[in-house]
Parts: sequence; C-alpha cells; structure tokens
Amino acid sequence: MDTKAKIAVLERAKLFGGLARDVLAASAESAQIKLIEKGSVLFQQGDEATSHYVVAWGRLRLDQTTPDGKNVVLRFMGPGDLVGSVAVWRGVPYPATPLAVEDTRLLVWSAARMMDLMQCHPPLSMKAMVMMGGRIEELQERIQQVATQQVERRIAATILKIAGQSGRKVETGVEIPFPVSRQDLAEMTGTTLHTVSRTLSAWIDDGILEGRRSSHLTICRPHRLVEIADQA
Amino acid sequence: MDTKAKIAVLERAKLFGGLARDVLAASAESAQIKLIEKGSVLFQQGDEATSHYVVAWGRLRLDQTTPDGKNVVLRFMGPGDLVGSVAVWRGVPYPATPLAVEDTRLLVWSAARMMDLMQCHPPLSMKAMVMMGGRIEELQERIQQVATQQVERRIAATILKIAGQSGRKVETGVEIPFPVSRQDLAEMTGTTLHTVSRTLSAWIDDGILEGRRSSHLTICRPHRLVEIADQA
DNA sequence: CGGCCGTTTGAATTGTTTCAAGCTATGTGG
DNA sequence: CCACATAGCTTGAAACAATTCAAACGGCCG
Repeated sequence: MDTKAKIAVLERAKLFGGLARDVLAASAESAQIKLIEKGSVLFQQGDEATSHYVVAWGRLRLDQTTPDGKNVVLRFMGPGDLVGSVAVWRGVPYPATPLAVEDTRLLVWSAARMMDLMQCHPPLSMKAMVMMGGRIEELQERIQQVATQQVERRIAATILKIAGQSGRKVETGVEIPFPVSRQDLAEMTGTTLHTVSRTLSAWIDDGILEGRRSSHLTICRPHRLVEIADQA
Repeated sequence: MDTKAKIAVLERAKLFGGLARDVLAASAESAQIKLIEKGSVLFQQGDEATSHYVVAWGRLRLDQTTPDGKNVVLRFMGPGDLVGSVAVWRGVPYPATPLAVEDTRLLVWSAARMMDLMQCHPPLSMKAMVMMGGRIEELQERIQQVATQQVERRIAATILKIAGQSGRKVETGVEIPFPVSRQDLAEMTGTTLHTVSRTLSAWIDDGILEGRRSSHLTICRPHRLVEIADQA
C-alpha cells in the first residue's frame, strides 16, 4: 500500500476525514501497515499502549473481560474506525481486546509518533475531541438502555445499531455482512445466549428477521424492529 | 471573586490542573461567575450548548431523561468538575440536565471563548483529551457493571465510588457529605427505589452502613462493602 | 462417519420488580 | 403548640422477566 492508498483510507477515517492535505500526507507517511487474520487479536487488554491503529479493511470485535471472567462486547469496528487511541493518549494500558472477526488490514503509528502529529496539527486534536465526545454520548446512551430497558428492546436496538453501521441492502432486506453470534449479541446487551436465541427465534417466526443457525443475519422488516426498539 | 481566586479554582480543576501560569491567567480572566441555588437546574437537556462551566463550590447531580420518561443519574459533580464541555466542543445540544443538590458557584465561559482558549493553548486541548479518555473508561466500566453484575454489587460499587470522590472521614466511618436518596442510587444503578431500600436496610442491620431515613449516608465498615462490590 | 460448536427449546428456579400499604421525620398553617 | 399534610422511606406479598439447568439438534470440518 503506497502513501496515496493510505491517504485514501485516512480520508474515510473519522479522525482524519475533512482535514487539510498536508496533515493527511504527514500522517500517512509515518504509518506502517499491519495485517491480522480472522480469529487473532491485535493486542491484549492490559498490554502497554504502544500503538495506535486505523482500520483500513475488515472488521474487529472489541471485547472487555471482567475480573471474574465475564465478557462484554463493547462494539464492532470497521474501516475508518480508530483502535487503541484513547489508551495511547492517556498513557494507560489498553482497556479491551480487539479480535478480528474477518481478515483485517490496519494502519499503525507508534504512540510517540501519534502524540507528535497531535501536537503539530491542532486541527487533528480538535477532531479527536469531537470524536471522543461522540463516543461518550454513545456510551451514555447505552448505559441508559441497559439500565432502564428490558432485554427485548435492547436486543432490537443493538441489531439496528449494527445494521446502521455496517448493513448492506439485499433483496430480502438489510443484511449484516459479517457473522454476529447469539453469544455476541448477549454480550452486547448484557443478557444470556439463551434469551437472545429465544428472542431471535420469535422474530424469525414473525418474519422480522432471517438467519437461523448462524449464517448472516438479515433484517426483513426493519420497521417492526424499530417499533420494538422504541415501544413505550 | 477576583482573578486570583478564579485561578485557585482552576488549579483544582481536572482540565486546568498543572498547566502553565499564562494559560490559567488567560482562562480565568475571561470567566464569568454564576451562582445557582439548591434545587434549580443549570440548563436543560436538549438546550443549545452555549456555555461551558467549572464547578467552584457546591454539588450537582447530572440527570438524563429518556424519551419514555425514565430518569438516569449519570453522576454527581463537585469542585473542579467540568459541566457541558463535551456538548460545547461537539456543537450539539446538552445531553443531560445538571441539578444543584447544594447551593453552587461556577465559572462560566461562552462556547466561542472556550474554543478560542483551546485553539490558542494546545496543552489545554491535550489535557481535555486525557480527561475525556478517562470519562470513556469510566463509562465502559459502568456498562460492564450494569450488564454483568447483580444489583447488590452495583449498589455497593456505586456507594463506594461516591464515597471515593466526595467522602469525608468522621468518627463512625466515611460520610457522604450531601444527601443521596434511595431514588438517586436506584437511578445510578438501574434498579428500583424499593430494591435499594431493602438492600440498604439489610446493610444497616449488619452495621455496614448508617443513615436510615434520609439524612447522610455513612459507611461504617468500608471493607465489607468492598467485599460485596467485588465478590466473585 | 463422528465429533464439535453454535444454537434451539423446555422446565425449574430465582432475583428483581410491581403492587399495595404503612411508617416516620419534617415542615406548615391554624 | 398541636393537628395535618407531605416527602421519602420501609416492608410484605404476589407477579414476572430472565436466568439457570438440562437436553437435544443441525451444520460443518477433519
């Protein structure tokens, strides 16, 4: 991947999109490329934060393991998303583990290089703040969801969020183009595999969803799902 | 309050602490003072974000109301805490409502002035990013809690967090120096007033806590509460 | 073919909520 | 100074949503 291709990736990244040519060029030039295979992790929760990444292709699932062994899926990440940024900026260990759910290609910067870029290009740090603010609001919304809504609504909302971020239109509806297991959904909504399975089964029976027994989920009647997600 | 006093407040604020003299002076000079009474709100969730605040004295509770009328307490804020920052930087409406639970005094900047300060003083925006990163981790931890732990543990952890932020040592243990109702705790932990009441009653019977019927909560046996908070 | 992993589904169990009633400080107006 | 109202809290009993336990199914890979 040459600098031109790197710039193309950066333009789609939330952190870099819309920034001046010279900032992109400076950033792209100092980026390394890293490739990881489906099923392997980029780094481990608790590792020292030495690098900062931008996803070029592929998809990652961000997992957080609790001291007592339970797992929470924080989110899925795709092209343009940032990985490890917060830990690098704060100088603390990575708080979660990104696992590739597809073969994935990323741009990499060392922590020091990233800090340099930030210092030299104020628009970059402005952008970073806006982005982090967005993440804060997202997390606050999720807390509100887990704290006040019941399971069925949370599952519906979660599926819709994933579809909104990564869904593709197909003949039968909107498809999520990478595998999302019942276990994943359980760990995103704070419930159990069993409850998710039952709920999805009911929706599939109602024709709202397609995708029994793994494969890829397809939303056939998005409108119904929205109704479930924000029913009073 | 003169500029000197303002600087003293800023030095204790997370955003300004440890910054160079000239940054503090420039910031303090352009700050206005605002006083609000116990029970009144600083602004309303949904209002356009026109100002950014730092708490000088007093205490606020940050509330978020859901579309269907339920309420979530995001956190309590005291001296040195920032209010409204994220919304100002992002140029979006305030996502929550800060309510004074004591008479409170704040420093105020217009959104435009705040952005100027940020642009002119890179160390300020660096500090802001580190701070926002901290908030992101805090929120992720809370999601993990609400999603995986049962109510008793969440209540224990929440009381300990409040005590850690604002607790004062007294003869009988650690006291939370402002009123925290059972309803508040319920809205922080995603449960009901009734469950909180039952749980606290049990703890008071066990001598872990003091503070039946409102008044101020005092933790008599912090160690026991920690055990409950992180029991496997 | 056989084993495995993710899933489905039923039944029993439980933590938590909901419903309902009563309590106790605190404050207010007569 | 005493009824009276109020706000916040407590507590029991019933109802329920979701989890846990248990077993079996189906697709896929070696």
